[in-house]
Amino acid sequence: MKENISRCLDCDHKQNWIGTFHSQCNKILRKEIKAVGFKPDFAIYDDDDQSSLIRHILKEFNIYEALYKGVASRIGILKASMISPEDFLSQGDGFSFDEKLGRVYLRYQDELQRSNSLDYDDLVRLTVKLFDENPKVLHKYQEMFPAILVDEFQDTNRAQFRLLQLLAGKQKNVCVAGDDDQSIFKSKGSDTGNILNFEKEFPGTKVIKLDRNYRSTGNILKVSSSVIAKNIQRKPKCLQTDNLCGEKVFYCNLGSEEDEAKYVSRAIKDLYLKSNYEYNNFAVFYRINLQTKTLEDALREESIPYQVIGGTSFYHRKEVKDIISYVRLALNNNDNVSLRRIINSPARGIGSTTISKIEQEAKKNSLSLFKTLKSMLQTNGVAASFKDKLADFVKTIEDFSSRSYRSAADMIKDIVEKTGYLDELEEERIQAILELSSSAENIASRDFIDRVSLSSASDEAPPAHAVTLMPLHNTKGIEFPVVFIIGLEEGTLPYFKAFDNAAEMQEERRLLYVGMTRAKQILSLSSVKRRRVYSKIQEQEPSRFLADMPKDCCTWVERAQQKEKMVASSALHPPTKKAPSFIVGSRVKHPAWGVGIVRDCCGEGEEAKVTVNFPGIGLKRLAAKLANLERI
DNA sequence: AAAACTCCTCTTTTT
DNA sequence: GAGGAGTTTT
Repeated sequence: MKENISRCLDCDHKQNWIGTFHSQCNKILRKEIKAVGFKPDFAIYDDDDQSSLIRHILKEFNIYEALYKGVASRIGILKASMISPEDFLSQGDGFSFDEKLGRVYLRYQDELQRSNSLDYDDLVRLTVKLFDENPKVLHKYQEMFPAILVDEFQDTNRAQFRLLQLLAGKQKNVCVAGDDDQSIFKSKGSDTGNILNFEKEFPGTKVIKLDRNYRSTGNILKVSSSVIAKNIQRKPKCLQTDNLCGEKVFYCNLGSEEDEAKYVSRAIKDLYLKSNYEYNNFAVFYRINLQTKTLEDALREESIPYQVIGGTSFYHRKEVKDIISYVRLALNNNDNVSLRRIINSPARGIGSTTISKIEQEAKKNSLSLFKTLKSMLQTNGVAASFKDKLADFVKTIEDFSSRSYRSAADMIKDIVEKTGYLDELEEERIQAILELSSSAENIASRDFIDRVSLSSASDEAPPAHAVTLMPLHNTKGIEFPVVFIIGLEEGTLPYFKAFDNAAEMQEERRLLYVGMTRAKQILSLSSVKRRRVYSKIQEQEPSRFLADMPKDCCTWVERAQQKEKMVASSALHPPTKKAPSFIVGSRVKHPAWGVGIVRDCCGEGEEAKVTVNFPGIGLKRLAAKLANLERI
């Protein structure tokens, strides 16, 4: 984003703050947080940390622990709406489950305070608090930002809106861009009311309707518009385009997941060989990450390069999180979640009994676990048999804290070495830690940790020569010439958890809409008759959303009989059965580029198109008739 | 406290 | 079907 903006603007982009709400707030709070009662070395808890803290509290409160997800989500929405635990408790009747929820919420905030830690919502919440309570500080930042622009405004929540209002001050020099049809994070507390109320909060707003679509073909626009039009709660709009109708939207119903994966990868291969598309012009979208597995197998089978975006992120891997927890604990000794995580990994003989003793003591004195541990050691509050182990642990952490490392990588190496973390670890996990370490070169530990918790999938560089695989949730703001959306079945898209909730069902529809509108030229949809759900094979019904698509804009294959018909490109181009006239992997000689290796070949005789990799020159796609290739 | 076993869950997720 | 978390066993 920064690069794009500095390319477009002829000014020093370093003066502009460009980033997410959370990273901007982090930047402000690292400087100013003392004013709202935290220390500047605060840790940032991600969703995993948040979950483990909530589970811990539920256990303590004797509430069925498996509820933690629902509890986390409720608390998240409360925080995003800036409702404090006290507010929430005072609304309740004192008996219902909400009462319990309120107490968990209260305890959760208390635990964060004691750990000197912030969750994502706190980053925004505390910045709002800071500005509310400190007019001078607010003024400083208002002066700093004479104008503010917010993109993807439909995904903002109440707290973020409040922050915007504060920063905008009297000048109200604000520009926001958003589309309620693309709101796919309502369940995370984002509030399209921010769009609807904008004109009220900022009187005199000039509204510009962006109803011209410059991206997609007429057919794609028509079909996707018909899908989204069925949502009840939306601002009606009518998008127009000057683009040609283009190819019809393709839909195909296939037998199994494997068929679908094969169908997608063959279609990609066909289009790649027969037209001017590069692999990075293709994207495959799906509802849930599980769906990548079959797809990856099929792509590999066809030797199509691909890159998976999203999914279980690298930073969420157990071993990576462990090491990061060490770094965090070293930077902020009060980080209880990190301490709980690593106090006995690798195993150092500190078991649950010992830990719960420390927990009890910490609760009694309302201190962090680490501080409690230290004072217990001093006052001989520990059995002699554990004392050495605990003292050892404290010493190790304090050693990490006090050392000044040249880079986060140095710190990680030291941690791994001193704790023996790699001993008895599988090769794959060792590799992950080495990768973590190399990504931490030349960056201070503090900055590294912030980057780990605040960076996003969209920060990743787009793949140079690979097909993109990503979940629909990640597709906002990007576009591809060719898009495949797979798994349009009841239960998959819409996802079954949305079945009994009208609001969530509309969100599923928006999800599909966002995905469809990423396509510039070719859009291919598919569904499957049978899908393996966990370990059972299930009969699948086609998605209800398919019924809302105008068939005159589509090529519709309800029942794919012969395999050859299942390839989308056979509808787009006449099928040519190919007998390769150049064998993949063989060597050929070109008059200008010399010797290369055939990577791909399609068509036969003079019609053949050959893809050859010439060392030092790169990939070339050649028509056999013209290229004058010599087999060697 | 470590090892073995059983159970459970299994969206998406900006940060 | 797999991986993680929790529980029981040694």
